[in-house]
Amino acid sequence: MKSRTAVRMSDVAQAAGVALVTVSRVINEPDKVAPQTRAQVEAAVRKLGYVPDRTASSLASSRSRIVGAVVPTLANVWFAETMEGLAAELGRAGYQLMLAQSSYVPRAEAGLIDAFLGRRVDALVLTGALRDAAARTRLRQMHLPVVETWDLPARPVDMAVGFSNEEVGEEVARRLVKAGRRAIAFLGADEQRSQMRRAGLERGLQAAGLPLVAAEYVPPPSSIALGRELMARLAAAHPDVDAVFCGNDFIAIGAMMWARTNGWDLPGRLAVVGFSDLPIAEATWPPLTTVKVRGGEMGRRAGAMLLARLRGEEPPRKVEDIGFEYVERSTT
Amino acid sequence: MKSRTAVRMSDVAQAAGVALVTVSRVINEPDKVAPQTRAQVEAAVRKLGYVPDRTASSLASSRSRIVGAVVPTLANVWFAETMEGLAAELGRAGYQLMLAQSSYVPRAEAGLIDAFLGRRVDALVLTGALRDAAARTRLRQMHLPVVETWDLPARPVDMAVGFSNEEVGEEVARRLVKAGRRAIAFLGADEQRSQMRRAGLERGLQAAGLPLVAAEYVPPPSSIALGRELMARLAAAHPDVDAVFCGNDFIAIGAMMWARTNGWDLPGRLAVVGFSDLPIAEATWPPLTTVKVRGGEMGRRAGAMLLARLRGEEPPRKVEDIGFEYVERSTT
DNA sequence: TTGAAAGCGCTAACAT
DNA sequence: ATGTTAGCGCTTTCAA
Repeated sequence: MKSRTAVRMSDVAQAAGVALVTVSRVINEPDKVAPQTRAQVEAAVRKLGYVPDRTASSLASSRSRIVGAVVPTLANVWFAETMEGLAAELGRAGYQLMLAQSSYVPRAEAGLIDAFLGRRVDALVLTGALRDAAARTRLRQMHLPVVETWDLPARPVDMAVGFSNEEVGEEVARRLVKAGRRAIAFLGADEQRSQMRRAGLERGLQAAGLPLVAAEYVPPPSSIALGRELMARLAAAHPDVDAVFCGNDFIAIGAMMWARTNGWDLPGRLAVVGFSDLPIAEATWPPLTTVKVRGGEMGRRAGAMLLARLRGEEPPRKVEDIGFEYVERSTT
Repeated sequence: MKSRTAVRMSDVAQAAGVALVTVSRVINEPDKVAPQTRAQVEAAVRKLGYVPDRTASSLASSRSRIVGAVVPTLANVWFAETMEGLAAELGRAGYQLMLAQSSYVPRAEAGLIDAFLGRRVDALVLTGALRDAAARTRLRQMHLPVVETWDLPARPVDMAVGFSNEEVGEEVARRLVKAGRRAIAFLGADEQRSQMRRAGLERGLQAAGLPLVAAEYVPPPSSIALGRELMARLAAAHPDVDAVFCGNDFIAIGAMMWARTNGWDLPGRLAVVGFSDLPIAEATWPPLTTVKVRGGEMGRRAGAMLLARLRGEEPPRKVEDIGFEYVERSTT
């Protein structure tokens, strides 16, 4: 089906009356060609509507100008924003983004990475720390630029930009305890980074001599409806709970809805803290206290780190802590 | 930097004691190889950790197994969901998704499409009807499978899956008029499909003998904050307005916030209708009446249509109307 | 500054 | 069922 009539570099060369290599140079290293020759070639390119076949150039140069990224899912704004920032950054340098979703299945990741390697991607962006040991060593051996995001692995495959999910939990614990809460629970998705936040919360509470009253989970992806369910379960098992830290804002909003429906006053009877600061967190009633993470910025930084590497430079830092911000609104 | 030590097909062939083509067959058409030979080859593949170079196979076969998609931005859930569905569908058939963002700049689209063509993508997914005439004819001449989404172009480039943005507007007009509203306005982003919804609203009002009281715009991307601003502008210019149709749910939520702040009772004094049904639309207070569009399903259908085409089949329909649903909640 | 020749790693006919 | 021979459209030496 592919038109055999595609214009090739040799066609352009012929039309411009130069050798094929010269056309290649005009495209890749224009300065190395005499202005006049270049003009001829450029004219021919325009006239014929030539679009270089990057599939061929990838093979010949073994540089694809493609960056592969693995996310659990695109349907979650926070990862989508990271990809938005990443794609924007990469696009400015002529790199393309190739995307794959692990659907929160940890073992799927290695396979997706393999597919990317088969595409000869120039670099890789991962969500969270890469678990698969074989894949880790493989990537390291290849010296492929890799950025892990949304986490701060102790020993990154290569580079990382993220924040400490544990610290998020600890900070929330400190805030809630300081606000006088004593029966604190966790509601979240049963997924790696969410668990890290729970662990942090637990540790923070321990430091204050408090137990984690309960932790309820749903399999990802989470939703408002699941948040409501989790809260219902929690309230049934622990009617004395006075604060919940939710793995993300959807769950938090679900918990808030349950509270409203069941006459639990917010924040009087129950404090709710979310995570990720969705745009609507400030529009809920009452406005939701949550932890803000700059997802888009994470993507942009990841892109910048990769581009530096691809230019042959060493990025200033191999691990960037982008931090997080506890945004106190009215549910605490 | 790329390791010259990459395992090639010839290495596998040698290790398995067969010809190179045989390895290729084991990978691409396993049934055409004797079970025993196949086993040998597969063993060698595993032993050497061979990953086929798809960049080379793309060049040789002129099929890349890549689908390119252009979205205005990934940061908007609705497009992200479409991409999620698309990637999921394509992934199951071994196709990869390559993504590019037009950032709502209409003229950027043609360039992004060119970049994809240079990558020799096997198919293309676009958001909205493709405006650029040159690009349209070019794609048609190439017989490249193309799906336009989020709209129902009268003359699609190739295939389409979406809904009529005008009809959405008309339906909202009918509902609001029926509910007794008489001073109806539109708030939206200054972007193609949003304008189509406004046009539909206007036409629907005309049919009822009513004028569109006002239409206020902001440049995309829109946000809750911008929605609030728009509503402020509208209220200042037309204090008598009794209903607003918003180009999307963020704007609608912004309008609601303005109303709450300024003591406009919802839906008594003002009716608000959103568009796209964000997950939080049902969690606002009062729950937001909006128009629901199944973004993920659109992506899945687009993927299915493309895959059919790529298999050489003709999809049952070239244009699929996925419809929309007016979800009446409590702001009307 | 420009060009000629030799691949990049695979698939597509065509044998055998 | 398996193998042989030519490329796919570029980039990369190296030479002029």
